[in-house]
Amino acid sequence: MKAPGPSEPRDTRERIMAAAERLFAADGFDASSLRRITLEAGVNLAAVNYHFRSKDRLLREILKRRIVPLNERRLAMLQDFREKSAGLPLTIDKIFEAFLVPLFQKAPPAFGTDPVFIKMLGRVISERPELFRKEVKEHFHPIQKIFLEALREILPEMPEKDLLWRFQFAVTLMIASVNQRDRIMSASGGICDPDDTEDMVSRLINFICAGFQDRDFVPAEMATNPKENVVL
Amino acid sequence: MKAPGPSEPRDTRERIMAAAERLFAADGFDASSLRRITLEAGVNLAAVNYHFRSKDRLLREILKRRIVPLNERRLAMLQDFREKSAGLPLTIDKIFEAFLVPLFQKAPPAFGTDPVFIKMLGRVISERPELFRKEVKEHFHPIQKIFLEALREILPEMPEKDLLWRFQFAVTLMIASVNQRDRIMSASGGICDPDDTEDMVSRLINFICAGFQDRDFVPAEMATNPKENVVL
DNA sequence: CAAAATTTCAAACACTTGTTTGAAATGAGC
DNA sequence: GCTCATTTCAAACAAGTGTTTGAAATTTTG
Repeated sequence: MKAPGPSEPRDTRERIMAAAERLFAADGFDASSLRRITLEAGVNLAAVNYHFRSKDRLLREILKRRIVPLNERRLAMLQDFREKSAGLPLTIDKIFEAFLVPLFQKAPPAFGTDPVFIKMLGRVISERPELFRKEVKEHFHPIQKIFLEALREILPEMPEKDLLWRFQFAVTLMIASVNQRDRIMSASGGICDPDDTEDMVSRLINFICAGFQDRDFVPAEMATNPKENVVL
Repeated sequence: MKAPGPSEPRDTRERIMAAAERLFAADGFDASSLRRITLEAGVNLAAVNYHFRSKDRLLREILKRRIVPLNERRLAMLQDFREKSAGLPLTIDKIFEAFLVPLFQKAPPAFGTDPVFIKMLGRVISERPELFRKEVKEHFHPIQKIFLEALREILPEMPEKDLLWRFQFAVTLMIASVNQRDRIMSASGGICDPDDTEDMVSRLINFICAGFQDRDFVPAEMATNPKENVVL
């Protein structure tokens, strides 16, 4: 007689989630059949529906388990930077570092984030946005709010709209960068190596911070790219 | 007796391509069945295999027809800016304007680019990268080379690796921005309106240009984001 | 150990997918 | 008019999908 709720993980659950995560990341959600997943996990086909009730819920379960520790680590990192800065305001670099770095960190197989997970995230976000709108609202929006507030502290004069747009660009680029590693590799003739994670993240943070600070909180009309030149 | 090669378009081909493009953009490649496509196009199911031989080739056909005029327009715009600048070197803004704006321009239904196409492009790139690696190599790499050379002219001292990485970020962000319009809308609480294309493209260009010029051609160690702080 | 709940497994189910088939309809050329 | 290639169409095909079933194996409990 066991508690039926969150229930015993046993080995099967674990192996299914690991295999599914790997395959979803590599081939996408639709393209990864339950038969391949269970084969790779070394378990019976029916085990997925027994342990997770459906393929959709399997995906949701994977998401939930990764997202929570990811966001915890982001907050911890932000807090850590706050303490180290000794009262001084944070820099934009630090804020985005706390936001980005945990995404790319290697983690123990079962918990925490993982490069495999974030690649999966990128794929599934564009392939099946409706499947975890709920998870995004529940877990990503609160975190986003916290980081936006941190940015707002440093950039009190930037119009809300600019702040939000630039943050959206940052998030979009962050997700897509993971997703498109292969493309980057081949498009650059092999010179850019997306597997050198540290280098890539560092460059990514620089790029984002620069874009974010562009003509800070200054009205648009005197920029290097005046509107009337954008013929559209 | 008709020429069998490129063959008469007739109406059917056109309607299939239009419907497919629309559905691929909205739901992705795998999720758009030939039955839905042909239903929406008002043609028989077998027409796809008759006119295009397979679903994959249908996609390739759509790609080919859009990409060529898109790149022509990019080059024309770049050339236009060159002529208008009267011998002066181009600005980064102008280069990226010529690179980005044609992607977002509304075009006549059959030819040219179209917001629907570029959304489709974004989706399929992440869903089925292998399906048009060939097309990317054939049509995107040459264009990329030209724009990289234009950038190189203005930034002769920037290390090759930096130039390439930043350009890859720009391309990645460009593609993903189209793909993730819905997410941007909801994540910003409705404040950012991705349907205001002109505003979005203008902001995108600003963001990219700023990121691109970040601590220009200067060795990495003295930036605002020193490497030793990126704990990874 | 025996009883009961949990987990595994092979098989089948109902359904959708892209593709093929072969006959009917349509068009053009003479 | 007839002929012949092109195009359409309903039907079927083979293969793959997520899911369900019900009995066997296993583990937990008393």
